[in-house]
Amino acid sequence: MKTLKTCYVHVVVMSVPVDKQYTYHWQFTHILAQKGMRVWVPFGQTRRVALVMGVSKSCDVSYDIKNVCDILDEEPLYSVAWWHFFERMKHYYVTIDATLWACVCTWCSKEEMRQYRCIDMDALLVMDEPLAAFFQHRKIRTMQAIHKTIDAAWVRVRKACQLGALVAVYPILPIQKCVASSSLTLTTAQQCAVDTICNSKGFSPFLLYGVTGSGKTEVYLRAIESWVKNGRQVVVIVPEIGLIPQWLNALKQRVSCVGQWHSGMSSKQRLAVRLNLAQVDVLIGTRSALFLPLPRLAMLVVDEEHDASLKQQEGLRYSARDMAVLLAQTLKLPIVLGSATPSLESWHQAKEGQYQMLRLGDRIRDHVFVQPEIVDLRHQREPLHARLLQAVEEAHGHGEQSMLYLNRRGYAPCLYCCDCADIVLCDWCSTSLTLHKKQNHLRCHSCGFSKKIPNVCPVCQSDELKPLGVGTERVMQQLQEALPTLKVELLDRDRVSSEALLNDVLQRFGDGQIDCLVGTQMLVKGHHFPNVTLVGVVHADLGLNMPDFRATERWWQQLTQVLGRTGRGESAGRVLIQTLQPEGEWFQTLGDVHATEVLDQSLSQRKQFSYPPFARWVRIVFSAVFAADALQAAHDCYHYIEKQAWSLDLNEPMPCVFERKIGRFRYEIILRDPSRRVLPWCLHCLLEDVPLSSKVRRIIDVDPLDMM
DNA sequence: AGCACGCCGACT
DNA sequence: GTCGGCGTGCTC
Repeated sequence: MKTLKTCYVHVVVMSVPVDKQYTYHWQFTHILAQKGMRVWVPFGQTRRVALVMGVSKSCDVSYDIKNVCDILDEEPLYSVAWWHFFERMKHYYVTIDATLWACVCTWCSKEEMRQYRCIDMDALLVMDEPLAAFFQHRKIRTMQAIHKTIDAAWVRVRKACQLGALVAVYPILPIQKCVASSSLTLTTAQQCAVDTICNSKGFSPFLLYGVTGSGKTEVYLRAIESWVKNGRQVVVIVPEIGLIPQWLNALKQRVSCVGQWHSGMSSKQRLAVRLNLAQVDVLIGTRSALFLPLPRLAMLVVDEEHDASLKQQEGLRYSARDMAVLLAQTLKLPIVLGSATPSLESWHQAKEGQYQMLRLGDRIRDHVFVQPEIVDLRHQREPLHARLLQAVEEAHGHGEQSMLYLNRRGYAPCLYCCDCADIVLCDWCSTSLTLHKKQNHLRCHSCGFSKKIPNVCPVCQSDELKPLGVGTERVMQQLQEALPTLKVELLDRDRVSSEALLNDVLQRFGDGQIDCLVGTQMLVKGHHFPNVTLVGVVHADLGLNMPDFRATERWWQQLTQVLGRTGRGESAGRVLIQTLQPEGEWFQTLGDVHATEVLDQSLSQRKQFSYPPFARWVRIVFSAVFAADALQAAHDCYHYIEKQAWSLDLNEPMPCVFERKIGRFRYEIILRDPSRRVLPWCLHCLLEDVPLSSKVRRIIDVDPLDMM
């Protein structure tokens, strides 16, 4: 074997929030160091997984350079093109290597730890180095006894494998027998869409736009099937875990090896997927699935592309949809973005001809659009109007099911003092505490803080405390009192905390064991229940009149998706919308029959006010325990930008909408770039030039979706 | 993120 | 005089 000279590698260390590369000595003379390989390195007192970001022949520094302990990958994890994609992503979100990799490589750190089984303890002990000392370590003994596996952090795995002391344990991904293709006949529009996607060459973004029930899924599946038949792979990104089971069911009938990827999986399951990436035909998952390097990737799909959950809201705030497009562009692949209510960003791209619009026209099957009935909620004491209750009862009488939608958990969103008009606030955030009667406490939906329900007002000691507003729990209560024979179930994050519970409720609803489902957005996510003939919107005004230009659009999208839940079976169904503004003109635009005009109109408004996508926005949030520190940092930043003569619009620092969150005061600056050209570059300068006090945390949100 | 070092209150 | 609280700072 050719012997190479030793060299130096520059790495970022996983799970270390430090904006820094570290240099180690590469002493392996028979393996070429390449960027993109993962290694074990000694880091402080521990060993960590690190990723090689660069290689150099020489290195002159004053400090001692440690050796790389071990190599995890024979080959770089990512190809050159992928590497290029990450460079572009890094630039777009103005992030540093460590942050990017901490986010991207959640899938390749901890899971690797237990993939070796020790078959010869003595051979391990005769290995040189102070390895024997490691084995005196109680940690290893316990590991060996309990898991019959070895923690790779402590062993020089490569050498041990060569000596035959360790053997790698590879989980295997189940491969199903492939059932024959669907015999469903496609509509002309569907067939046309499938053909266009399958015949595309190079980077081809598509916006698959069709009303609920127009058969988008079948288009995806046919296109996927066609690539898989040719030995290629497809990745499907969905906004939420809850959408994965239905995709799995559909895919399992068409292709033989489906992998899934989401935060609900165990590390063992994840490892199985990771080590079998080459065998997978289709990978279906949430945001982070995008970063799994499928070697024969042919197409990307982003389902429900308008959904805000596609944007990560903590850590590195990336949009999986936008990054999927960037990846497709870098790898020169087709990408299909699908929705019944597309985002205005994608709609704009399609109008501009950047994306090719694939339009599915009419509803198939007996699926019809239901004109909603507006219910006047004014002068009404109870959350549900008699008309809605009666409709639920009638549906039940016909042996049909109903759904009530209210995007608010708990019994009531706040507890109000009738004497001093005080609202009980969270101790750590500037939000009101939500009343949860069942758990008998008040809870903050922002930080999770909870306390007992007070008997008297904390401010004026009055005992006139009243719940204000309506949550799902209160709707449940009224339903059960008014219709005691009705089998009602709640579907929100409080009631359904795990995937298993969610599946259980959905299963029982599908089997007809539940008559009426009351729930939040969880109700909306694409489930198909043919027996649902009534959909009630409990409080349609929620989400309107918010200080956010996207609020109205999001409101329209959500209600339109809710409306799409009915009329999926034999009978036409009914939709009742309760509102305090029954004359509101917005109600005329609901439903996907009006989608095109609503989208066009909203887009022209955004253009008029120079909102995204006509300008690029970046929101910078400064937070600190003391308000003055955060404000100071925000001002420093503001003055710096002001001096630069960049063509940016900006306002003085302002308190965030949620001024205080988890005990930290927050101030924000919003940068608007009408030219859509200078922003990433400006931010890079800003990060270079403006130091940040250690007391202050700074969040940079590129393309913010909301100001919460 | 861990894990050390470091500087001030209640204990044998 | 010491054990231990968690505030600050470093890891090649």
